[in-house]
Amino acid sequence: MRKGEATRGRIVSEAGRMASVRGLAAVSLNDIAEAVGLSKSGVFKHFGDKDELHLAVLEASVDRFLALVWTPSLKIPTGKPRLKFIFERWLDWVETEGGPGGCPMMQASVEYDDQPGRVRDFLQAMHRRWARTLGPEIRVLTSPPLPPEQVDQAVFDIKSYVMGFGQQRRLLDDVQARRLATGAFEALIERLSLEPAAA
Amino acid sequence: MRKGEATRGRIVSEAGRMASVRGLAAVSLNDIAEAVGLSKSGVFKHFGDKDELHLAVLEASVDRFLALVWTPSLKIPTGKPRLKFIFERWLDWVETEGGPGGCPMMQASVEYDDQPGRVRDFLQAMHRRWARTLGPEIRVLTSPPLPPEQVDQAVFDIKSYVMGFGQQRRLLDDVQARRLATGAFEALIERLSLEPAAA
DNA sequence: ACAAAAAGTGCACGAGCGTGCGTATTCTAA
DNA sequence: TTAGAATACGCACGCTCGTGCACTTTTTGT
Repeated sequence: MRKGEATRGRIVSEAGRMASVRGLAAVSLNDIAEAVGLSKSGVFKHFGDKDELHLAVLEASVDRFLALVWTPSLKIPTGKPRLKFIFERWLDWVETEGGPGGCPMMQASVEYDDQPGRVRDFLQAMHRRWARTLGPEIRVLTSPPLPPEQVDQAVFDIKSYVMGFGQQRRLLDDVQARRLATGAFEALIERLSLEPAAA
Repeated sequence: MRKGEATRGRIVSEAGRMASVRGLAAVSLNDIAEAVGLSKSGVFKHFGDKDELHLAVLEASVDRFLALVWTPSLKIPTGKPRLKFIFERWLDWVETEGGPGGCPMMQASVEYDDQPGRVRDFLQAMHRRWARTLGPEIRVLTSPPLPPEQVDQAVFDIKSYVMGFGQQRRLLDDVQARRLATGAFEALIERLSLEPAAA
């Protein structure tokens, strides 16, 4: 029972790398089998069906993301330092660590945003969870803490900047992408710090 | 020779609607044929190969986008009013007019951002062209006009907000999505108006 | 060490894919 | 109105897809 989990991990990892480039739906069992060195049915047996594989890939991506971005941030002091750390690590994730084609979850989020099913449900829950995780970190940027509307707005802004960064960096090959993203982020932080009592 | 162009248009339009939901690669000739009421080969003959279809879909989307967002904006006075108009129409486009699954070009931009080929080349050129179109409209928001770096930064910000809006609206079903997007946009405009000489 | 369980293989299936080709139909211009 | 071109169809091809099943090999607990 131990060996199975190991190879399953390798399968999911490899599938995630491929999905980051082509998207989840475009990753075939054959491709994975060749990459991992198994037979097609050997790969298939680890999952009841294709959907299960997709979910497993996304779950593994979330775990890896949290381990690389969120967990290490807990050692950083709350407030601006921690948030900045998270943002920078998040950009790293999108740039390289998420996979050769960026972040599999972002790719899937666009791919499935209008396709009902378990994948979309998972992605919805994932984003909401992450927003609830990020919110408190933003909230405590000021004293007194920011009101919920401003927190939601900032979460939206930050997520948008990360998405914009991905496109600028991956599709447009813009070497300035990181500067643009951090520029937008820094401006947001400053804005929040300066007007804590604004509407 | 006239009839052909008409049906080709119908094919491309229908394929675009499908691509906005599932992505370009997931649209099969069979699906298009059924939707348009042609045979599979009848559809195929209008394009040398699948790639040509993909390009045609994107070109048509660009035309429609420009006709719905950019062209009507030319009647609005330059500066803040026109830019605001463009942004609002852009959100409309992402929300409904681009297709049942949003904007086919955005979907494709994520789908192909790491897949070399003519589709990616087209998308790159498209984004750069749009950025060059948008730039001058931002530049003249202030007097004296904004320096290039601030213009690039604002273009990045705005594009990011639109992407963020798409995700918030489509994947997360957030009824506040539009408020968040316009909120971010308004804040950007105000920021630019207030500090015209900043770094 | 051995039996039970787990993991992986090989093969075949039905379906769907893009594409090519010969033929039929429909449009268009003289 | 009729020849010729444009358009669409039907069919078949080679290939890949996800999935199912019977089988063999490997791992694991006792």
